[in-house]
Amino acid sequence: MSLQETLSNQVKQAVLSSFNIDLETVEFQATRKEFAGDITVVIFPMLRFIKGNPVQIGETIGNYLVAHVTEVKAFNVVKGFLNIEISDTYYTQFFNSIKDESLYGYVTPNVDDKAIMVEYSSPNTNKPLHLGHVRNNLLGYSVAEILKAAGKKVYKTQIINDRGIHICKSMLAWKRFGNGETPESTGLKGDKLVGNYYVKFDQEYKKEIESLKASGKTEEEAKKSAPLLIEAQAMLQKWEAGDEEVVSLWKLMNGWVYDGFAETYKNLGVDFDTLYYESDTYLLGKEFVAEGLKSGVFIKETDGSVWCDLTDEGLDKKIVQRSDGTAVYMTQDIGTAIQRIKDFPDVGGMVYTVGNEQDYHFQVLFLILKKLGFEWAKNLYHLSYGMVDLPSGKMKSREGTVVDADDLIDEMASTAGEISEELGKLDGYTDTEKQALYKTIGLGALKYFILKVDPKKRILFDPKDSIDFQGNTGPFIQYTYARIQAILRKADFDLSVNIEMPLHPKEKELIKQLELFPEVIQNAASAHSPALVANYTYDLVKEFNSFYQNVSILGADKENEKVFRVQLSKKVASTIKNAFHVLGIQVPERM
RNA sequence: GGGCUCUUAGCUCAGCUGGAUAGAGCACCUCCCUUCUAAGGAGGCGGUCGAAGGUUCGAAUCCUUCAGGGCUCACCA
Repeated sequence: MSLQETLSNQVKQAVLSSFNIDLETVEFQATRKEFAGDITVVIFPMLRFIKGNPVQIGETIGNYLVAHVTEVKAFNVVKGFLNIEISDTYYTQFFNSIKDESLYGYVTPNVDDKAIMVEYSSPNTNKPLHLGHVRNNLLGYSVAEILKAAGKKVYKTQIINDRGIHICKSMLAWKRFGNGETPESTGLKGDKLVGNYYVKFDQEYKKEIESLKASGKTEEEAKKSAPLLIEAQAMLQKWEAGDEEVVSLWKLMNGWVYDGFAETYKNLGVDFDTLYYESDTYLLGKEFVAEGLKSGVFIKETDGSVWCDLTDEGLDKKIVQRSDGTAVYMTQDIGTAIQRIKDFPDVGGMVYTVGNEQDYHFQVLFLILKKLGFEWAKNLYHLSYGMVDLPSGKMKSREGTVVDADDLIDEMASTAGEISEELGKLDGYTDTEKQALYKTIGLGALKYFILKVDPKKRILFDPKDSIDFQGNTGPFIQYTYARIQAILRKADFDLSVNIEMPLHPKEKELIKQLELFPEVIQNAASAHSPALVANYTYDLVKEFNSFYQNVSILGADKENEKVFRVQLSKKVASTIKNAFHVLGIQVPERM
């Protein structure tokens, strides 16, 4: 039983014996630093049931607790707040119980529990990954890791948008304006090469529009009748018809893109357990549309199109199949969801990491799946996140105003390198060691910068000032970890002993902060928010730094103090490591 | 126009189910490197929590209205 549960029961007992009233709940909060005490019982809510002066009630309960609970050392009452002081013994014992637990904060998975499938990334295959994808990948990966740490079995997946007019545009431009370039012949990453042809297509397309307009057509007519577009559309039709030449070019160019993506994912440190391709799944939903028609979930219009009427739920009517019988986006997502559960029967819920411009789409999708009667449909979650904006405005890939993911990672690493050189750190390290470290630090800065903010908020990203390395940042936390490693390198004594002693206030604060970590992981899992973990870690590090600066660790006067403080430092380092692990951020041994 | 969402210090952000005098970092100003890493620490300056009502012992937090920003309302994906 946790201390809070014990206290809760005892407070209820106190109220029962003194006032003869059976309380249902007791409200606790951490005591604010300006007051003496560790845990505070809020008396105000009790006034509803107990008549009397909150201060007197607090005194009564406080006296009872001191008499009946060994951990309670003393108390004071301020207005309606009963501040309880917990004995040092409780904290030292608690610390001794967790100090050797290397996976402290993580829950071991229960094999009987249903798994969760987390989808993220899901790029188009006509252009390289950019800053927006970076946020998507980091969020999805981190939420998957947080769910794992919270004891869930997790499958990471993505749906690769490998078909459609966009990839045909790149293919056409490559055929028309290229000379058979390949990643090998140009030395370019495959996704970059294909992306360049996508841009090329757009440039040539614009030229055609201009000349059509010059010959008297309106903008709209010109856009529709430009030969390049017509040809791209024809190519898509050929693809759908299974035309051999088109399909093999499609395979070739998509292959290049996948190789390029694989490199970016590796650099970014994300991975997937299973992949879905839209070209395999885009027709999947149609049989369920037929089923939904039978069960009355969907309605067929006279022109043959199929709709779902959601006006009762306060939404609109939504099309799920075109009048020509082809699938729309929604159809495909219905099919993919069902297919995933078929492929992985142990999955009981899914998380979709997709930008907030699709909030409505997912609201509708989840509702339709519920209406179709799937048990798991109630466990679907749209991990919606805000756009990443640049100071210049929205990113547009066709206009070249994107921040490329690979470039960004490189820049972060080189910035980290410049700062490290300036500070004169890492003398005596080899160049390869240094490069690896710079990448760890640069990526740490980037990842932390993105993950520390609430997913649903938009981020303004200014590449010019890059990212800070001071304050609430990844490198600051990494630095603290590295400093603790330096302590551990010098402390060659036995750290496995359990020590009981009166605590310095800084030591106590640090243990209290450590105590919160398991709860933070659980909260982050249920809120699907890496930001909670990130901000907690920062608080922990600040607490440690204050401790570090105010008490002597290796030079402590007494032997047991020295050992205990090193143990504490070690535990802080390992907690930082665990916290950063779920954020996908590495910690360096030295920096 | 309908729906969803955001607005907290000059800037970037925390603030858990409503609780005590709303917290950090950056920037600006003072101090602290002979010690285990100063990418650090201690302090100062800076707020009508977008506005107005309401709910209650108590509101940044819940409700309503309004203002401003974003997204969305396709037989596109």
